[in-house]
Amino acid sequence: MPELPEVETIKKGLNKKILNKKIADIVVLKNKSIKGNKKEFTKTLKGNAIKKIERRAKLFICALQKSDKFLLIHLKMTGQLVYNGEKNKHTRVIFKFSDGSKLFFNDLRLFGYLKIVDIEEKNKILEKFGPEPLLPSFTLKKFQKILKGRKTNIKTLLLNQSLIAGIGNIYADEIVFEASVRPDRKIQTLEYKEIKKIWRSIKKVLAKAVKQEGTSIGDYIKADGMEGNFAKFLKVYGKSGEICPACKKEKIKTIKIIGRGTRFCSKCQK
DNA sequence: AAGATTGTTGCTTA
DNA sequence: TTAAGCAACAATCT
Repeated sequence: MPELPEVETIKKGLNKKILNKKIADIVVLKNKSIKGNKKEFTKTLKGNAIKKIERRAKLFICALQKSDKFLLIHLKMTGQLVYNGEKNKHTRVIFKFSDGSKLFFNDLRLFGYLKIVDIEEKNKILEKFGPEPLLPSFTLKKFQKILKGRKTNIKTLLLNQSLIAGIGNIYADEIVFEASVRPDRKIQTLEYKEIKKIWRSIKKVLAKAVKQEGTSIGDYIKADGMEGNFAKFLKVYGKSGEICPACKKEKIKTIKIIGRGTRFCSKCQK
């Protein structure tokens, strides 16, 4: 499940490898993986090169050398971008560069996509996202403002990309555990102290996950095909039924919040 | 063999 | 008008 730290890691990896390499050919093995006009997709990319890759929320934004348009890539749940790997049965798109190297877009469940957009469409998509939580401009004050008047629970809020960008199911669970707050706590019942702790935990958990290059549970791998290291720091995600690493007494419970599996310790999180 | 897995969209409801 | 909640999408694993 690529979330902010995973997308950030892949972005860094690709920026070291594929910038300004001429795309000699582009092979689309699965039409569904291309959103929008397929002909425009191939036409825009063939003979072109990616000038710079940026990240916003969980989305890659690739600026192109010979076009004002942009290539957007979303990995959704099972997408991978692997440089110089090998084609497999889940490979959907292959970028062939003129130096002989290749970039593979693999996506087992076919939810991810690649899409060419103009600058207007790009801006329209990007303006829907909430603030980037790791930027210094994401202050406690800003977070308080986002919470103000909300009737939902804290996990639902953390997952809402239009309120805060980049948090998914893994890090939402880890953040509220770190903050000792139950994932189903209603926003309106949170005290200032708890809000501050959640805000700090957002920064702390995401920054550490970026440093450890993401969580390789399921399908996520880095651009070089290697795994990220954050899985060994997980405290609740994937730990259902195990003893809580903090209190060492209570078992980690699983509940459902907006249809998502949600793990927490009922002793440590209030 | 049904149910769980999850990011986002789009719809319905309040 | 806006927010909240949920089904749908897809393929695999348990």
